[in-house]
Amino acid sequence: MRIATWNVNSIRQRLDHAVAWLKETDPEVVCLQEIKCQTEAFPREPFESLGYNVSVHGQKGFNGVALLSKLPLEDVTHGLAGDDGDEQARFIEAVVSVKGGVVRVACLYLPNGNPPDTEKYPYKLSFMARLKAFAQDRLKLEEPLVLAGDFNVIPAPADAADPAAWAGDALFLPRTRQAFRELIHLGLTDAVRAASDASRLYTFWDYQAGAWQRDNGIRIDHLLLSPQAADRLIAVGIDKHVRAWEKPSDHVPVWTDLAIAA
DNA sequence: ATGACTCAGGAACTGAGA
Repeated sequence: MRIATWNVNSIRQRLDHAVAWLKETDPEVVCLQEIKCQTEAFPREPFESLGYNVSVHGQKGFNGVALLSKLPLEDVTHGLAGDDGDEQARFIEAVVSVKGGVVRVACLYLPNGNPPDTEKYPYKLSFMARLKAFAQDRLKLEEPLVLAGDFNVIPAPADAADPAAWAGDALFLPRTRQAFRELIHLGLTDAVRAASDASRLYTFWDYQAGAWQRDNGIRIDHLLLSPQAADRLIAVGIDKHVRAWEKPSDHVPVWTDLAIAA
């Protein structure tokens, strides 16, 4: 089973790319972030034509996440527990049934948190604390679980072409990385790092200042696996070539193959 | 070089992104 994540930076702007990429990579489950539209405005039909079930948690203008799955999406939940006042559409969770059990997938768009001296940074840290509580709870189920999405976290210096440039940034501050490690230390596996020792594995290149041409990237889109998923890890991929397409998202898709028969 | 692009919203710009 192939599970993918991609921050598309507007699904309506990226519809042709999304369809072309799905035909290439053919994942069973896809987590999309930054769809930037309301739920009703999501272009479902092109994905349904490709055989996907679609569940959307949108909002006007910003944020927004969606799940695509060739298997039916069950027990779908919108929003991350722990703050009833959080209006931002950044989280969607579902289960798919497979032979002999289920696979649980959480699709998340973690807050950016910049500038760090504003209320945006505490919101990010609070979201990360809520995510930790969520993971702690779901890990008790001992299921194959994948937390996939745009975490807006550079886990380590090796995950940035120019780490010094990110020193004071909400994506790389010590407290941000500490919160990410707390998540990992619950027993989750960073799929990309577990499956590859290659250098320069980035998932985002800024639109500005020729970042793509200079390979000035960062790795902020992640797939975190529960032990039951990590035990079945076969491969990972970063579909970097998509960043060179005309009018691309600033993020590229990341996927993992798990030895789980659909 | 607190800028360089690219989105949405809404009709000239601002806010957000990372």
